[in-house]
Amino acid sequence: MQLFNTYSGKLEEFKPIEDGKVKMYVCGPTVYDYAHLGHARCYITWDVLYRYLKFIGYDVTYCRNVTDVDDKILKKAEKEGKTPEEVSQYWYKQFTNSMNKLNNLPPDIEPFATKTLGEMISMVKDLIEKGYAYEANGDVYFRVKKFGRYGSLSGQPIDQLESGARIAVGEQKEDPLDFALWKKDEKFGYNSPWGVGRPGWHIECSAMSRKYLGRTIDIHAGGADLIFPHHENEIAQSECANGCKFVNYWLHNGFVTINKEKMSKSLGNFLTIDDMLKNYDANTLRLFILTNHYRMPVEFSDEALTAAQAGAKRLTNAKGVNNPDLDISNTPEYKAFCEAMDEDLNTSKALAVLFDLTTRANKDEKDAYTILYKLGTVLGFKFEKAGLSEEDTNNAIKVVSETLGQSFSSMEDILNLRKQARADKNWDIADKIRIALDSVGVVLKDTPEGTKVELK
RNA sequence: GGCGACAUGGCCAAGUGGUAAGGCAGAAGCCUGCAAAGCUUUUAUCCCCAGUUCGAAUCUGGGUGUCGCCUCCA
Repeated sequence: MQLFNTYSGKLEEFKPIEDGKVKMYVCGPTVYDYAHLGHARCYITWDVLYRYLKFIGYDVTYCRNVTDVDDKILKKAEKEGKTPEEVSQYWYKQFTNSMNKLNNLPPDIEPFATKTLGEMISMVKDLIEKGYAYEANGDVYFRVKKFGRYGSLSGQPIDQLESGARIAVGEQKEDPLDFALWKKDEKFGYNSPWGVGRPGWHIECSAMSRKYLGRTIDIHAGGADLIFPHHENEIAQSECANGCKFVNYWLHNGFVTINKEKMSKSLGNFLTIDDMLKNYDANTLRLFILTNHYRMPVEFSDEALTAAQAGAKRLTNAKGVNNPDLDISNTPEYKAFCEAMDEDLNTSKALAVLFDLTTRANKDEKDAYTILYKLGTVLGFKFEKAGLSEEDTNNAIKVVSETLGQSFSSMEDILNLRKQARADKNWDIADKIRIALDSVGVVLKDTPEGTKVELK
């Protein structure tokens, strides 16, 4: 399998450290606000990588952290009169709900920064002892210039980085490039050898990655905006503290843009996942994301989402039944799918295989549906059709009762009446029922196997 | 200023040397009481210019345009 490694700027053949096992770390969210489409893209992308690696037989350990110490959380807590923990717990739950709704698998390990403080402190201590870090008035900073490879991931010459660096008021850095490992904070801080304070953002990931996955890991992934400074700093910290290579493959996903601009919290131009899911289902969002290669930007538009919706519906409504016992690994479709995915996750190509299978499943070709189902699941599509909720059913019964001036106790009654009407060629009644149901978003489909009821 | 990416039909998008996957939308037909779904057929020469080559969307050089990172950000 080929993966594009940001560190080398090249496609590389993926070889795990330990045969058959993959350790992957993805930078998780800072939990203080709604997750938006950009997060959806990131976590769908790495969910697909996770699913695919497992699908082709790897034993994968997927670790995704939760950042629950952060300025923004503290600000929100102060503003709302809550504890930081209440704020982060609330938003963590929202985040988890959003991920579940998107049909992203939960990571194997989901550590919280506040629960990994011990590891962070010992790492910072280590860096001080080795001379890579220094304490200054309760803060601890990393000596960037002591790490010769600094800038390698982002490809920036160090003098260029220097010109942009600033020392904020109150900071006592030796060099503008130095970044904080620990910040004095007497109000919300934690005890440490340097007084009460909080960890810097970057040390969190270094510490959690080491604690849960080890000193050197296979894959570290995240949004492209994390390359600098976050991942650059992680490399510096981890390699200096651990004395060995930190990550073998650095993977970064592109952004979701809106009006050709990056969607982000700071620009305020974001659409939350929850809002999106009011208009489009998870399959639609996934298809929208996965038709693009993960490193390319994706421009949001309602037109594109509508197109994805039609495509997702076609894909997941294909005709057939999954045969769980069928081994598909010798089929040409399996091969084509894997070939596509092996090319740095060419999901667009992989989708072409799925659409071809869709057409063939609809033509009743043997096993086509099962292959589609199994491969589609690797991309996280859900094929199970959601039935009508109780609310939908009640609405439907109500509207039909009103239209026909006759009360029904169940959907079955309605369908039976319509069946009789159709048998009698009483098209007036049959159509009235169809139109009434349509008004509450329920679609009737007359098929040779009988009439099906679905949500629009 | 430094670093990096992108430009393919009406829309989205794959495609790193041999005559343009796929999806959506459109058109025609089949099926159908109606409808929906489905099936079949159908629509491009790849931003501009110059070059390398028997041959380029694909390589090189030069333009033009767009975006990202360099500050919290997936």
